[in-house]
Amino acid sequence: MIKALPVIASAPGSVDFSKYEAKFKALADQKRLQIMYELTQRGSVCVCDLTDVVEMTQSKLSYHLKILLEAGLIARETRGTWSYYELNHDEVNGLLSPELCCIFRKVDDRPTTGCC
Amino acid sequence: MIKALPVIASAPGSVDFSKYEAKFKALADQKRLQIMYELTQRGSVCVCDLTDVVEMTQSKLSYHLKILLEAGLIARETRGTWSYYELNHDEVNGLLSPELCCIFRKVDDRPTTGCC
DNA sequence: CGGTTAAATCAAAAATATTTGATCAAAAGT
DNA sequence: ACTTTTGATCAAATATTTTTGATTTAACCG
Repeated sequence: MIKALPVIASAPGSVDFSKYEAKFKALADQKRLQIMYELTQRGSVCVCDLTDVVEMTQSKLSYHLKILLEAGLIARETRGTWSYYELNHDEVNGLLSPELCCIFRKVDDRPTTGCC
Repeated sequence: MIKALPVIASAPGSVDFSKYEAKFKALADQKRLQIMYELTQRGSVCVCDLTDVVEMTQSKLSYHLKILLEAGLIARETRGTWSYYELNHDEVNGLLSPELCCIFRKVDDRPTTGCC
């Protein structure tokens, strides 16, 4: 069998996928997805409360929160000794499909019709 | 028999994140994103051509293709000794935002207006 | 048939990511 | 000032993923 067509050279201005890699890496973990889900449903949550919700040690949770934070998927607000985290909806919406975004949308806010 | 129901408001397990984990894991790699991009632009491509395009050894490429395949993000069609891979657009569209999906849309097919 | 090519698979090595427990720094309360 | 609480960070131990080169399987061709 003979190959019909020659291989076309790679496109000159190839897309920079490195910025997406970090974001998808952050999403590529059940525990982190659950953290994001809980932040969605609860709004702004402090670490001390989150440890109970997701059943993780403080250190482990801190590690995963950092990964989500550095990927820009969540935001932190420090009040006194407490750190409150919440979902970065703009970032999530710009990354995930409407169907998936729906999962990361507060139950009350979900439209009765459409994707959800 | 009476089943004791969990009292927790947002019960973990209401959303199955494990299936997303595999998909995001597959997306969480620059090389795999590039493979997906090239498949998008070229349509159906055989492994032998793809090694040149993405500059990977056969074995390495095969490994990454398998991960994408098992995540359902691409599809394989075997013709003789050749394996042709192409993007699974339905899966990608159901997962990624319209803006991101645009990256994985053939240049010619992109709408002149809208997200792209 | 034997020789060649395409591509999957395997096992060991290397590179990354995650978990764990300890420590540290800052804020708050006594 | 001392003590407690919150949460970040560190280093070592584990675990997982990726790379590499060799091997294997199947299809094709003369």
